[in-house]
Amino acid sequence: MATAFRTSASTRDRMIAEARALFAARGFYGVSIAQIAAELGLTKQALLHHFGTKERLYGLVLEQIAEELADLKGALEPGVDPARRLQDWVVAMISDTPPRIERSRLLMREILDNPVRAESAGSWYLKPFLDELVMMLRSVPGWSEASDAQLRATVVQLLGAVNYHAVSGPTFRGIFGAEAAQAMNGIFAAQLQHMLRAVLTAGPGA
Amino acid sequence: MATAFRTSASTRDRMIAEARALFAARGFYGVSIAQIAAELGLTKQALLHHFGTKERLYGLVLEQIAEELADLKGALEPGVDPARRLQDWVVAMISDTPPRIERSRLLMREILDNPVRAESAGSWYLKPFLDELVMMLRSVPGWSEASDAQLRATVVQLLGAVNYHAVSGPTFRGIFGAEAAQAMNGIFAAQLQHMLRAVLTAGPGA
DNA sequence: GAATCCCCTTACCGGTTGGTAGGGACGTTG
DNA sequence: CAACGTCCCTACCAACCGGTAAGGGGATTC
Repeated sequence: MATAFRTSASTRDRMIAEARALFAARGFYGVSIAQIAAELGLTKQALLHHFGTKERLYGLVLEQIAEELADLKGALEPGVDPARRLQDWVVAMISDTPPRIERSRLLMREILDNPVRAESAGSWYLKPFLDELVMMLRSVPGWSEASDAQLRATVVQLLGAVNYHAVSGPTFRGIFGAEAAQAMNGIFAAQLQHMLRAVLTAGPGA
Repeated sequence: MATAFRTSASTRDRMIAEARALFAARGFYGVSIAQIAAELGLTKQALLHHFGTKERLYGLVLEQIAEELADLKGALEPGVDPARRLQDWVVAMISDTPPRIERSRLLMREILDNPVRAESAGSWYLKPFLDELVMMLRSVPGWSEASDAQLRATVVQLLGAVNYHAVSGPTFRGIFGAEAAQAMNGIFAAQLQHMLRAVLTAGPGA
């Protein structure tokens, strides 16, 4: 009972990957399961066969992203200086690969839509990840006595700065032109680390 | 020909205001014109009579927001210290009023959806506003010789941090609970100014 | 070779979408 | 009082939505 379904797992993965791309591009309400299926050369019933409902498919996409975030933080060696770890994490979050951009877009959309969509379960995918960031920040010298609210506000700020870049890329390409956007891209990683360093060394605010 | 339509203009404004609230909460695809109309005690044909299409109504909401942004930057007196002006602007952007939160959410949604939706005209609303911010940043001591890309990257970073707060409020309320979210709210303005000061005094990055 | 299971199909469902057609209530203007 | 324009209504449309029902092709299993 543990054999077979070689290609089937692959098809399932292709479905989730395509759903991830389309949900990231157009949002949950902006894509129909028929459109996702059409992109794969299938009918929507093939999708419904595997996932039952559109919500469940979307949930699996979020689950995949949550796993990626967990892997991403696990890849950071835990021994070193915590400020350095935060910096490494930022670097790891910034690669401009398509899956990474989709991830940022989906997270942003999830944050926007979650209070509205019925099954709010999706948001809990984010919580452990946020808690981990807060813990990381607390172990930075000078931040150990900051309040939870302060730490969380700083983490949210940092997340905003990191994700906004990936999300706004295409729009700013439209506004400023392709080469200007690419120049911004090249600078952004250094700029972001610069900001991170400034914030961390300044310590928590009033 | 310049008289009459007293109540009509008011109805139109109510329609736009309601559309703004719902588009901000659920996104363009997440709301139907019938739902907007129902919220006003009208039928969708009343909306279609005034605006013709859903896209046009959405466009008018964006236009209203663009005007607000223009007013907002105009309200800052141009004489004073530019770093202080940026700080004032951040404060003005952060008030937690419903129209302001709707504005942030709509801008975020626009940035996410715009590359997809056909009429990309919406993003041009943002350009003068961004240019103004870049100019403001350039006149801050220590930033005058930074490249356009550097300035833009910093502005985008700043916008991300500012907007992410308003946008993520409801979701983080769901994750951390109401009181924790409120505590974050109270801290955020000071925290953001703190970050801004740290970044500005540190000067442009490598 | 019959039974079984997996994967995906066609056919169909009730409900909702954005948008059109046309009419009626009401106030203003000749 | 008739004509007209504004504003909003009911009625209707084709298209699409997510989801159900049922069946067929093909490989695996006995």
